[in-house]
Amino acid sequence: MDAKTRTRYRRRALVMKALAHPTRLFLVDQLATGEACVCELTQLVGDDPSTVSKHLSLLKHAGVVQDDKRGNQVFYSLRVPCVLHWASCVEGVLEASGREDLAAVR
Amino acid sequence: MDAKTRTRYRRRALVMKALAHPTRLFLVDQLATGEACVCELTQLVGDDPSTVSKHLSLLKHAGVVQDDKRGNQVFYSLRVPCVLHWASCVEGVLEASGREDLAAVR
DNA sequence: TGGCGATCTGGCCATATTGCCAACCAGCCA
DNA sequence: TGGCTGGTTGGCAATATGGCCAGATCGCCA
Repeated sequence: MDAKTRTRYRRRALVMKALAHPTRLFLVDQLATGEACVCELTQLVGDDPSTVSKHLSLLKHAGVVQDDKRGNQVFYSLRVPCVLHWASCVEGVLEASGREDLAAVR
Repeated sequence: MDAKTRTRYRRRALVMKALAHPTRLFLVDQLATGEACVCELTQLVGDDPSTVSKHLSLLKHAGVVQDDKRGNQVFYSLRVPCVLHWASCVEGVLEASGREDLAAVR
């Protein structure tokens, strides 16, 4: 694999990695219904505000969501809705796999 | 987020994580054209055979690929081709983002 | 200006991931 | 059986990630 190819896949992997976390997948699903401020998302997730903020920041840098500061708070929204389509495929993978196998993935 | 929801997203994240690595994305793309033995894939990737083997094993446990031992060698193939569709969406994310931003993603 | 709520950042520690080496296992064939 | 090729597994050190706390910012309002 030459350097150029490697770079291309590394970039793609960054986007995938941004979504490869339970909390971040959840955040993306929440944003599917429309924008939300960090405070709402923090409530829904149930983690420390700083933790949620970092997850959102990571998603933003990956290009998946965008933020909009409005007065006191910051509203996040999906920038690339096509990531929502992945869910059905992922479910398909899970469906095709035995649950036991999955439990053993780590 | 209740326990059941958390579990669902954790499972999805496992699948995403399996694909959130440059080498593994590359492997999946290679398998898009048909099955291949570990020796071929190792050649293409250019890493240590054990490293490639571990990546393939991870993909297998995630349910994305399947293996088929045939005589002396092992052939891997895609089990869930829908993951190939993600590439265009990922490219869309990259397209929408400034390259500079991405370089900073970590 | 002072105080307060909403976010973000830096630091820190526990845990997870990577990739290489070495050792091991499974077919195949002389 | 002995040796070879193809794969996998265990171990290890380096690096990356996740999540909480504490502290710093920013807007808003009295």
